[in-house]
Formats: sequence, structure tokens, C-alpha cells
Amino acid sequence: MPRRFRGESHHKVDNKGRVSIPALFRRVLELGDPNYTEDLNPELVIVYGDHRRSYLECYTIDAINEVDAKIDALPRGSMERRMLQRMFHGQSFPTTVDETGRLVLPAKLRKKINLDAEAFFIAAGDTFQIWKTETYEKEELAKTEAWLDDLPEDFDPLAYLDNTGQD
Amino acid sequence: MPRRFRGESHHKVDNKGRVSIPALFRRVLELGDPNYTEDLNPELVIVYGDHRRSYLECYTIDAINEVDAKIDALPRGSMERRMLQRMFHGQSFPTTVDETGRLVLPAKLRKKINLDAEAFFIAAGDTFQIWKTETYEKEELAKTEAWLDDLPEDFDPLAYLDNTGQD
DNA sequence: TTGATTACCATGAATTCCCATGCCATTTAT
DNA sequence: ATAAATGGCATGGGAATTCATGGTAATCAA
Repeated sequence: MPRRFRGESHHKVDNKGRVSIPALFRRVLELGDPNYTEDLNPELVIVYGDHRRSYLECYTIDAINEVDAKIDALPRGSMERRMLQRMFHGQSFPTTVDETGRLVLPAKLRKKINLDAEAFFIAAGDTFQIWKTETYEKEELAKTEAWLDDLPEDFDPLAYLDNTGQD
Repeated sequence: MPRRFRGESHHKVDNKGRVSIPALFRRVLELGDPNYTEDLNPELVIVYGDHRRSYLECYTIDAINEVDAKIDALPRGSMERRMLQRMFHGQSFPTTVDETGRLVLPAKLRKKINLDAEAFFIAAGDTFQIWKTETYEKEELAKTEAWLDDLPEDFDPLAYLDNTGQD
């Protein structure tokens, strides 16, 4: 009974914007939707954010509720609160998984991340992200490589696991 | 009641990707899964990492939870956190032991470590690794041999036991 | 009414489930 | 002590199910 997304994979996007959600992710979405039942399809919220974000971040209902609660706890009128509201309430899109396990991404969202024929899904803890394959490779992987290149040849990133708190 | 993997062995991989888990390892997986019960099969998480890793690393549920907790403790947005998330959340595959004590490795994972007919299992503390037999012999053994060769003839590796903490 | 969205149906490939066999290492019975 | 039974373990095969993906018809919205 995983409540955490895990894994990554590539999926076709057809011209109606339909794209299969990795099967394992579906299980997590189901568990993360308090209203989900056997014969229903789980809901989720896609946060796309502002122009500088080049991927879509998908939240289970439970996860987004948690975020909402935190936002509600911020002082009314504070800049933080406004910013987060804009992002999570404004720049987001609630939807549901369809009968065949797919997601339908409206043209607007696809355009935003420049998505065309292929999408890359990757887990990130209690959310998962959807990228245009090429963007991910160029942007993310390149960034990592560069970063790793600055480290000693035999350095193992796992070392960070023991270095929690500071660095 | 071992909570630690110990031992090494070779197992056949059939063309569906099924491979027996060393029986002793199964006991550890059972103990390391908080949800495990007599009539259930233990779950585990296989971390395959990026292209420069040539083996699969298998975590018990307890072990992976520990890792997740450490990742959660890292500052959001930090490079360390992103890297570890990518590796442990993205480049990983949650699964369970099957009825007959086997693991099913999807084609994707097999291809990644070039696995075909035979797999080599080796314990590594609170995780165990799965290698293509040939790769292990070539890569790992060679590496250790070389390392040992650089040490004085009569050097005893046990000396390192008293040297924990720093290097 | 025209493009877009949603609901339904279809299919091949991959994956899971269920059942079966041959081995050993032990244990039990003679 | 030796043959026969027991039980865990490694491995195989085929059927049943799930997935990813594509297509068409029905519905909407403006």
C-alpha cells in the first residue's frame, strides 16, 4: 500500500492530449483520494505554476489538501500566502483519471510545457512530474551531470544521506 | 532473526524476467516489511539509479523508509535533495516477492544491467545487490583485487574495522 | 455547426497468476 | 543403518489479466 510515487517512464501523447499514467502511479492516486471507490476513477490536481516552470506537478487529493492547509495557516494578506495561492489555486488544474487509466491534458497545459508526442513521468516523493522528454533530458539531466562533474571522481551521492541537516 | 543480508549466490533468469531470491534473503525481506504477515509476500524496492550504475540495489521497506526520511529532511529545492529524489523516487521500482519466492525483473531493468540468463546476488548490509554474473566478475572483483594489491603484503583488511567514522 | 471534449470499443504486448516438476537435505519408520 | 516420506527450494509452462495505445461515435459549447 504505497502512498508514495516511485518510478519513471515514457508515454505517448495523442493529438487529443490523452496520455497513459504509469500503472503504479494510478495505485497511489487511488489511495490518495479519500473519495475513491472500486468503480470510480481517482481525482488529482495538476499544478503547472508560472512561466519558469517547465513541467507539470501532479498531486493526489490528500497531498493537495495538505498543501492547502498549510497555505490557510499563513497570515492573510501576506506575500507568501498570496504567492502560494496564486500557484496552487490559480495555476493548477483539477482533473480525474479516465476509464482506461489515462489523463487528458488540455491544449493549454501541453503548450505550456511544450509537450507534443511523448511525455516523461517521474516520481518525486508524494507527487509526480510530467515533462516533455527532450526538456527533461536537456534541462534536468544536463544540470545533474554538470553538478556531478564538480565532485570528486569517486564521490558517491549517497554520502548526502548521512549528512542531513546541513552541508 | 537476521535483520541483515548475508551471503551470495547465482540464480537463473527466465525469459519472463523471473528469478529466485536467495532463500536467506527472503527471511530478511519479511522481517524488514512492517506489513508482512504469514500469508503475504514481502514488498521491497529496487533502486537502479542512473547509467553509471551497473547493478540493482534492493531495499527492504524499513531500509527504504529510512532513506526517504533522510531525503525529506533535506532542504526543498537543494541540489542534494533533487538528486536523491531522482535516484530513490524516480530511478526505482517497488515490487513484491512472488508466491514461489521469486522476483520479476521487468525488461527495462534487465536491459539496464545487461542481464540475461544468470543473475548474481550479493548481500551488502541492509540491502542486497543483483548483478549480471559477468559484470560482477569483471567490474567488482577486478576493482577489489587491484585495491588489495596496493596494500602491504601482510595487511589485514580487518584493520579498517577500528577506523570507522572518518577516512 | 464546427471544433473540441468526452464516452466507448478494440487490440497486441507485457505481466501476473496458478499449477507442475525435479532436487536436495532432513526426518521418520523399519 | 537404510529405505521411504517430508518439506523447502529453484525452475518451468500456459492461461488469464492488465496495460498502453489507437479509433469512432456521441456530446458540448459558443
